[in-house]
Amino acid sequence: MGNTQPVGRKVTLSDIAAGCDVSRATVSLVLRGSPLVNKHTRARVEEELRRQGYVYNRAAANLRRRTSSSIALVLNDLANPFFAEFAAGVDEVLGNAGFVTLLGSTGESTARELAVLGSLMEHGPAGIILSPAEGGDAEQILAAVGTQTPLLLFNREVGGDIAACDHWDRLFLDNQHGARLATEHLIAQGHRRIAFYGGHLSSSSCQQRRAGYVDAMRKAGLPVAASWMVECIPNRLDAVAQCDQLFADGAAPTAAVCYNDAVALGLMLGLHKRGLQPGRDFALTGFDDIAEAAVSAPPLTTLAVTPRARGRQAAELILQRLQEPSSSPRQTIVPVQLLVRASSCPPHVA
Amino acid sequence: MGNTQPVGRKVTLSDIAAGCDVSRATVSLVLRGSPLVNKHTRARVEEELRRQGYVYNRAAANLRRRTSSSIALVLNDLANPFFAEFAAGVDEVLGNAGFVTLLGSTGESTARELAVLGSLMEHGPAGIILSPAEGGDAEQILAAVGTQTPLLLFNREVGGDIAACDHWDRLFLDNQHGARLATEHLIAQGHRRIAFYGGHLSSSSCQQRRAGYVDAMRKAGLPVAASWMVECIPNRLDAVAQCDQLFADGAAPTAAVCYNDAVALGLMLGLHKRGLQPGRDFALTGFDDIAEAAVSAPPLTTLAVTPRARGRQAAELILQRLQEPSSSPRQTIVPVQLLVRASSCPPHVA
DNA sequence: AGGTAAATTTGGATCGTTCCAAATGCAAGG
DNA sequence: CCTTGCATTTGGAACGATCCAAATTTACCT
Repeated sequence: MGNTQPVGRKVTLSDIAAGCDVSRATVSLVLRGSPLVNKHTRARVEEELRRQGYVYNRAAANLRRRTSSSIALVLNDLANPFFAEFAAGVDEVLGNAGFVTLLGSTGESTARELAVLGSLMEHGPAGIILSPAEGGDAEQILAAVGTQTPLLLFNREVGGDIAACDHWDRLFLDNQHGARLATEHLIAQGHRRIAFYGGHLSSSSCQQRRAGYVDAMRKAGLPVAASWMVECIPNRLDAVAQCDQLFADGAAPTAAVCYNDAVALGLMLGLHKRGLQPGRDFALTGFDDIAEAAVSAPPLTTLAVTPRARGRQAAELILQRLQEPSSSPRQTIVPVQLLVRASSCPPHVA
Repeated sequence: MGNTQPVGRKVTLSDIAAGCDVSRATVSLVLRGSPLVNKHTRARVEEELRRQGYVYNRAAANLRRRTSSSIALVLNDLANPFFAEFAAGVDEVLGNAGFVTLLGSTGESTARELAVLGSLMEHGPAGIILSPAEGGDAEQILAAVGTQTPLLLFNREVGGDIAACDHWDRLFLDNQHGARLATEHLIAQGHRRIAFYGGHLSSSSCQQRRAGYVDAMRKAGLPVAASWMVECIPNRLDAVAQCDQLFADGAAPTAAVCYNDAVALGLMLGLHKRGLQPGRDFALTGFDDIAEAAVSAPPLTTLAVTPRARGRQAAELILQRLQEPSSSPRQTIVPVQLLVRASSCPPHVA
């Protein structure tokens, strides 16, 4: 059931109480800044606290009070700068509110996600912020976290019986609208054969982005060839590898809306390998606006999602939920902003 | 003293005990997989645990056993991909060992660092992994964490009376050797006027990298002009801003060893603004090998530090320390590897 | 059947804090 | 001097687990 470590002798309330000849209860009152204790006693106690180097044992207090001062943050991919920024935002707000962040990263494995959730639950977090791994199952997650602990779903919907989890709060990006913006931009640049490149069809964010793309294409009266919808693992490596699929048959696209920035950057490399210069011979857009997007060659047109602000927002949402545990669940969809850079050139006339 | 949240009624040991008519002690034995309990009893208890949806309260157990199952991870900049990868590596190993990661990010503020450490200490972590904020003071940190909790210092030395903290373990990159490798490489390419660009002189890693640079220059019999040592905040923005300093007087350098990749990428932009093409008119190297380095224009010659592996290593070191609390403190210096890419061209002949 | 050893089970104290009802001290008023 | 009222202080029982010594049951021998 997991490892633990003995911990050296610690100074406790009783030590302080004994040290300045008052009861434990009084020391406890001092610690919590109660107005009931006499000014003079308080000074004496505080002096003794300093003298003995007392450190508060919040676990014991939480046990007695049946409270919690931690929030679990479970991410499918911490190494992704998008989630790293998100985590920084979460921790910033939680820290200010006096909560501590219990971190869990799942490396996009649903098995590990369940294990991590189980392990974190044993520490009794007051709430959970979860960016689920791809292909996760709502009921299994629900079984792992129970119905007592509020959960905020971030970034992705989970698979399975979602109805069972309709009391979860949700914070999503406006994927569909973002992809539509990108597609409309490419159309306005003059492209007619536009692909949607990358991502897993099984992920909700990919479906939404595809939907936005299809929307825009249809609204412009443009066709969508089957070979223009290319799946790949949403990282740079596989994005390079799948590049050739775009050019497999005759009506090759002249532009692509990519699932995200990592995929777009990978596609750039793939294009180079085919002798095409992205931003001149082929136009493309990303999603996320990771730091790299501004400095790639060419700089990448993409959708800004301000992950740090999202992290702050997620933390605030979960804190609000703790305030009003029984108000109806809230779904928040945050708008994204199109950043036009050099990668989304007009079509190249050969 | 921080916020807390009430937590719903939970199923406890006693509920299970009552539910299948055994004592709390027996249930506890079952939970810990003790061989003492009868096969049949165990089955009955396990069934009841499932039935009632019991979740283990590790805080209570830790209190009684005087143990801890968490490790604090305090980082000066989570949003930096280097540290994000590091954190992912740490969490991976800690999770496998049954520990949970308490996250704290300080945003490079020493005041916040002390506050975060104080808050985390109240949760009684078994150990601490700390990448200190710049300009921190050893004695203050020591006061915040006490002498009972083992601490692993990562990446940077702290200022102040280091002697007071010589029982801390340390894990550093071989900054000096890395910078020497980069400098020697530029010299081998034919450069003679080479600058060291970026970083804060107050940070130990910057000092070490400068030392490696100076070493290599001296060994090659090359001069180091004062104007070739340019300080800047180690991010892209300030790196762009300070670029002109390199060309302030006559003997402008033809190459630069940069403090890290962010600075190098910023310098590239700055060079562009001056009409210089990095990788052709000016050579430069970075440090870290962030993802971006491989795909910048030109791709950046840099030093690979494999942050995820460092994270795993840090976690392993702290776990080892928990095994043998009193063995003598260990300082680990990990080698770095030079990755030659296009940015470190030979000198341009105009 | 009786006795002993082994296998199981169990109450009660405990970890470090908070809660609560009750006790104490103190000054003013009659 | 004795109430009364207010400001302080305080024991002891929780919280949910674990430890330990002792109690109970079961198994095995003669």
